[in-house]
Amino acid sequence: MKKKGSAVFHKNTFDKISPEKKDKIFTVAIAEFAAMGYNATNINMIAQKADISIGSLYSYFSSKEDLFLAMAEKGYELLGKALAELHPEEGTVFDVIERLLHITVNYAEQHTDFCLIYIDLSTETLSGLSERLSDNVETDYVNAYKELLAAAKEKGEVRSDLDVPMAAFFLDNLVVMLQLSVASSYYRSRIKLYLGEDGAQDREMLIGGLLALIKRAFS
Amino acid sequence: MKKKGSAVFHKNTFDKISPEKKDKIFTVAIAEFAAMGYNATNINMIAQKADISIGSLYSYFSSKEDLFLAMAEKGYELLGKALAELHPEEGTVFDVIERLLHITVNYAEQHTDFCLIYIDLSTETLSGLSERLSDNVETDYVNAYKELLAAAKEKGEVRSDLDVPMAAFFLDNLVVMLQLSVASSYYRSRIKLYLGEDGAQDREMLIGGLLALIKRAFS
Amino acid sequence: MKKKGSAVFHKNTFDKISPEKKDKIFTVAIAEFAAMGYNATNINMIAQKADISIGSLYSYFSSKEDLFLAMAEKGYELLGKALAELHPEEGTVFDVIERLLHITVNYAEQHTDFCLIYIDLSTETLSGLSERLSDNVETDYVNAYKELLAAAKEKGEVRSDLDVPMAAFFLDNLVVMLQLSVASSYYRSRIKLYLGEDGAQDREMLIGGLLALIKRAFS
Amino acid sequence: MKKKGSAVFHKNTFDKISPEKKDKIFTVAIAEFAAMGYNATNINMIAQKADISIGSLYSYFSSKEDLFLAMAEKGYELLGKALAELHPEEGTVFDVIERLLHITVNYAEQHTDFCLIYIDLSTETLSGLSERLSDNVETDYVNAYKELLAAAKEKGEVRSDLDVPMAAFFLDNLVVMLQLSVASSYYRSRIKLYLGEDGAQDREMLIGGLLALIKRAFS
DNA sequence: AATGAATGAGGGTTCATTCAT
DNA sequence: CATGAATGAACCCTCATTCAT
Repeated sequence: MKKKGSAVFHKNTFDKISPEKKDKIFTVAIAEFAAMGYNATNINMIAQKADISIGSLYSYFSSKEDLFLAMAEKGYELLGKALAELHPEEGTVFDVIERLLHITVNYAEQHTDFCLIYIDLSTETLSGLSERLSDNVETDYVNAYKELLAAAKEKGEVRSDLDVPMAAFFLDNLVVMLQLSVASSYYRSRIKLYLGEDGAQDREMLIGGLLALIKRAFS
Repeated sequence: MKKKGSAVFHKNTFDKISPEKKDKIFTVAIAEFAAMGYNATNINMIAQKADISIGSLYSYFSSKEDLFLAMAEKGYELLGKALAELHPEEGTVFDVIERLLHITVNYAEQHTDFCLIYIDLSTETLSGLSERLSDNVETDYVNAYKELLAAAKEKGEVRSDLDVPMAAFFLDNLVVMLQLSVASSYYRSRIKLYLGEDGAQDREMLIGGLLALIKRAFS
Repeated sequence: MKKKGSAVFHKNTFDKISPEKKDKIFTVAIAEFAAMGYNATNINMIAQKADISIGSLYSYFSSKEDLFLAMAEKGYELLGKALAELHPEEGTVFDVIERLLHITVNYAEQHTDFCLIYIDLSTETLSGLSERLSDNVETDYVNAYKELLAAAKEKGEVRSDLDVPMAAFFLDNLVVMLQLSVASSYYRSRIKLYLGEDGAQDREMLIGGLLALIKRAFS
Repeated sequence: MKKKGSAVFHKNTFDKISPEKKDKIFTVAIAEFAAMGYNATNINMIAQKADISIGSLYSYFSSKEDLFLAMAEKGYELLGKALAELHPEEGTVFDVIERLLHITVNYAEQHTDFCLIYIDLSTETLSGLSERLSDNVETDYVNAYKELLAAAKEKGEVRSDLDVPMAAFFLDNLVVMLQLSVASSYYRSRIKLYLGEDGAQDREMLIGGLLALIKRAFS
């Protein structure tokens, strides 16, 4: 069995510095990459805003690429922690899916910058970069979705002829779009066109509406 | 009825050159922007590959931004033409939705580069650029979705308590993700994780699967 | 005896076009050169604003340099016409000098753009250009000043030991500075520092003040 | 009393480099700007002639504008130092004015390039630039002239009805023209027309001649 | 380990001039 | 004679990365 995705993008030296310094670098770098995108971000500016020298930054990360990937990895880590609250065994599938939608919205609201970084990563230009990211993480989620739905099928919570891989893909799509619709200003303006200014803000309504459709789709 | 928004991003001079030259510029520029992303694309390289001088390129488009937006606009135009085959009045809603999914997949396959440009435009960095694009287009699609579903509701093709705006948003999300899953290498690798190498290739199966879920969600 | 300075900077074709067209070209070119300076002025922009093609402009003037010099020459021409009102034989030297100061101020106010072009020409960068301008004109003025003062000396209007060349140089300096102080925004801000906002505007006072000082200097 | 205005146009990094390097940059930049004018000067050429990289140059000055203004400021500084020898309290007004004329001529001979830069700055095109220069300097000179003449008036060294602001303006004009006549090749050719090749070279004669006229004008 | 000065290729854009139509 | 599209060298400025201190 594969080890849990844990590519390391920083040098050893980075582990030796104080947590405060680490945090500052992360905070600044994430904000810059999120706001400017990978290509337009200036590494020297990050060092400056983080109150360290460029030399130091390069002693922690061997390239702009690695710094960026370290940020993305950190985002996955936080997502993993957030998903620890999913409890896939508790309640019905739809209880679980409801929690999933809530976690997704919360993550997108609290860690908007990470979501913007993912969007950047989904860009064709950065496909080379995204390939360096541990795809194990994604595989894990795929399997988790599939297992969740397969179990639900066995328990009779969803209809017996549900195409599990297709349903998992379908569910994943909606989760991704939900995340984008909350985090990205581009997709946020899209959601407003459909649900209006207020509808886009009312997270409960949004989640409820999607959940109802998913329920019917799966039942 | 609103006029179709059609901001013009090229200078008058561009209208005067031969269609072959125009085509070449479009083809080259689209391919470059799609492959490299807006920021990493080199305008001089585009001129070179299109066998024109930089001076000429700048006599057709006043800036890199405008060239990029002209390409994006062209993509919308082609999408509009493709959607002319939708015939929203023919058959049931689900016939229409099926055609929509087909058109989406075909567009993503035939005009992959445009799709990649849209992904780039959805990036936070380029939010300034996407705002310059005629948003009327998007509004039109939103309304089309809503009208389609409202009509279906009246005809009793979908359940009577369907939340039309939410359902339209839901449908749009799936269409967008379908497009991305076909066009972007990032999302293509995602779809493979769910449906396997073969499943991701089998467009009919993919469309059929999604359609089945949508049908149940709306019925 | 030398012919009156009449270097020609335009091609023959320029003489064949309508006076309106000629005027428009002059007006536009002068305004552009005055506002932007020689180096920063865009020849293509002049053609555009004058509603002629660049090709035509180049058929009238063989280079940017020539166009610029033609404008400068035109300015000298107008100055010559303005100085026709000087009547160096009428009244005392000081009457003549007073008229000179008036003509200078009027010229600077009515033909500000020409003055700004002269300032540009006095720049070291453009010394190559200014050398191409007929220096006969300047020589004429120098001689006129000298003759004026020599005659005054003979008539006893100025003191008998007046150093005529030096006095002519002195007078010329003041005339030049008066012109600059009216025409150029840089020197206009200087004059305000000395005479205040109002004092700088009051041309009569300005001329009177200078005249009084000149009178004493020469008497 | 007002503090001497001293806008700083260089970055901190510039203060850290060796005096030799600083000097070389100054020398090269001043020479280039003086010879070519602001607009026609090539920043990369300055870097090359100063044996530094463009990157370095831009780490010292954030733009061409700032580099230019730093040079202009340096010139004002040197002028200030030169004027320290003026000793406005020693001797009569005319002694002081004589020293002023000497200092002016010396400055124009020794720091010709700075004078050429000022001429460029007086150009309409660069009015935006000259506004960024500390205008306190100019104000200081204006006040110095006025105070000098007011004191002389009280002491009875000049006639009792002398219009001090006007006389100060008059004096300033002559000083400026003297500077230009020595430094600029354009005005140098003018002076030759009045005083002949030799007369233009004989600084003592020139200063003596002007002083005599000023004396009479003020007495 | 930390610093930050130095590098210089590269990128977007301008514009005087030419020349085919 | 008039047009204006085409050219491409040149210019200002950026920034990832290195390396001497």
